[in-house]
Amino acid sequence: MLAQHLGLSSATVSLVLNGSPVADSIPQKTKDRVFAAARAFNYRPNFVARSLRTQRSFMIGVLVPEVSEGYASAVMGGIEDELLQEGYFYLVASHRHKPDLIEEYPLLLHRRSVEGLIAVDTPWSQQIPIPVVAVSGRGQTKGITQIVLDHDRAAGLALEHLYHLGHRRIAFIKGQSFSSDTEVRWNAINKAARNLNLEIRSELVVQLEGDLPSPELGYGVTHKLLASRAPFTALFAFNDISAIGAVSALRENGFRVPEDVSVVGFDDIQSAAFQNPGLTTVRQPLRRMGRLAAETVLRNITAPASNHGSRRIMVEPELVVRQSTAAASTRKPGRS
Amino acid sequence: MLAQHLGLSSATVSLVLNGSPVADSIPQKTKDRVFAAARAFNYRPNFVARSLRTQRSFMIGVLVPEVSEGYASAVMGGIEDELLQEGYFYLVASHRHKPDLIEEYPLLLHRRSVEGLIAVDTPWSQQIPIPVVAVSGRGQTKGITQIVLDHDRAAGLALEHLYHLGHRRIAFIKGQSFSSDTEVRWNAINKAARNLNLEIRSELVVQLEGDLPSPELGYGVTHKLLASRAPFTALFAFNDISAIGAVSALRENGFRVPEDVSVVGFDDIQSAAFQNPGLTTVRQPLRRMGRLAAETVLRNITAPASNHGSRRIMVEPELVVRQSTAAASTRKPGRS
DNA sequence: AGCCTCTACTAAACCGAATTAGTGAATCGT
DNA sequence: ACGATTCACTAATTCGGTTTAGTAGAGGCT
Repeated sequence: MLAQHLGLSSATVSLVLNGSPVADSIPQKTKDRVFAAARAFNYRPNFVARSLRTQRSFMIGVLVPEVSEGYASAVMGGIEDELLQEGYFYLVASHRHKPDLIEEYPLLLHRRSVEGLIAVDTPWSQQIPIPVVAVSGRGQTKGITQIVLDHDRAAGLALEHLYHLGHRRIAFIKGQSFSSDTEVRWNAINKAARNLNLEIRSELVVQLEGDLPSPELGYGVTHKLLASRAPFTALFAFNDISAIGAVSALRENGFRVPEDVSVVGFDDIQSAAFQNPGLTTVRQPLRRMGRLAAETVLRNITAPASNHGSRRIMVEPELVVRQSTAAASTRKPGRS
Repeated sequence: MLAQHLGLSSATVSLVLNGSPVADSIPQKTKDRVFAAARAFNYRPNFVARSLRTQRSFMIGVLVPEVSEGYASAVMGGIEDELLQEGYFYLVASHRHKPDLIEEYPLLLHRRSVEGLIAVDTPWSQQIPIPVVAVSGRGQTKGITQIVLDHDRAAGLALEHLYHLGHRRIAFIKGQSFSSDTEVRWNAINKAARNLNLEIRSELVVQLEGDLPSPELGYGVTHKLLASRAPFTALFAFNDISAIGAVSALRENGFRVPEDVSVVGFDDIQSAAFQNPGLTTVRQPLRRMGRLAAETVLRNITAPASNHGSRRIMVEPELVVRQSTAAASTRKPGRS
């Protein structure tokens, strides 16, 4: 270390620079000399050495299905806001849904001495001796905190919106069976429908199939829906992507959106706002969820006390009304 | 360390586990014992301690304007592909265009002992004693390698496509003056136009203003363009976002896309494919650019030899033809 | 027998700080 | 005037490995 080439021992320098209470007895004059020298030499303590000694890395690990995907990157934005502000950095790893990587990366990150882990939309089974927070992860493992959307509220918002516009015959696109949100959301929809005394007709329910993130999926099932000729005035899709496909299919069959059929999506991806007409959708506060997750890991790191089993923190969705919904029409798809 | 509680010295264990040539003289029998014990105790050498001694962190830093934005996250996807495969992790920091953060983060990352830095779409001025690669960064600082799009090719692809469809009166939306790509792209367009013997009429050129990433900007300038009543059959926008806004403006003025006016965007963001009609656009191979950047830093880390000043690596764009372009019509906006 | 060469390891230095336990000198108290 | 404090620092240990320089013992050669 270079600083003591100008005076004292490295111990003293370390003590002063870290404002240790042991340095209380050191006269201000000396302290100033140290600070001045540190400034002059642009001294930066080696982070690795410090980490080794203090057992703190000020890093946390983030596990996502894929960085370049909108959901994960939005959450990461929130995570970053909080972490950098608190002096932490983070390591990212994308597992692309491969089970072996989902197994492997948490271990690798742990070996890199991250102090906590945030798993975004990732199934979790491991047991790791550091705080773990899951954002919208399926299942619930003991000891990990989950940040989840209030699906009941989400379904309520969408259905009430449609209901108040006069819609009574509403069609639904369910999510793929492998998606973690499918079931909980569908239950929430049923509950909301009961509250509104709305009947869900099985002939108006279709389900997505296949994994590609393209509107094709929604397009296909909407065509199927229309082919059954069951009448409806509104459609609530599982996500924005499928809603976009649904709009195309409706148009192709001569139905205008929203004049003939109202369409509501889910997620509020960027494309939703850029559609024509703009897509009414239920927005998940992804950024806030990320921030919450980061706050939670940091809290668990500095105060490992409140580790009472698994907790779950709910966040509220928001209805974004654009132009794809309007008052129910009298002209309906189906036996027209 | 626990492994030698079952036999030897920590030195031996380290030698064996790292396959050091010094361990050549150690009989296979002993080695096997070591491996077995390591497996049994699930021994993982402390990464921090190792880093301290070897002066290798196997981390690189990534600087982006904003993680949650499509451009940066696509590039990060490519970066990650390469890095994780090579056993590296990376730290991310978003500067949100704030000059002080752009100044600060590289230093912070360097203190975290990253072995290299990748700056995505970020102006660079610093001098740092580790390899730096810029992806599409403005300006060229000595010593750093840049990954850039072949803008000449990009402009050529778009204009040739339009030209072959019979378009001769082509309007242009230039980028904001603060954007790094604006000038180089505009120069490329001029060059490509000359090659095709195409005239660029100044009354058909408008420029984006403002920073929000919304189609509004393109919508506004297109209205202005239409107000001038100068006729054109095609429009080449600075990016997909503005192209989407342009389509709305054209429609509002009674022009169909692509029947009356063809529109070409730039970037190929996800929304481009989801538009109606699908947007023809020039795709930047963002993922590949990220991967290239990562490969380049890693090469510079392991072989700091070829550090001959600044280099630039060009990547080729790709024209993605969708439904927003068609043969030139006879009905044109303008003095109709 | 004496010397050399391998073989199979290990002691100890090292990476760059943080931290603990002291220590010599000055000051205080009585 | 002398022990007890306080002051102002520092020597030495520690974190957990990697790496260099050696070394004890076995075997080979002459």
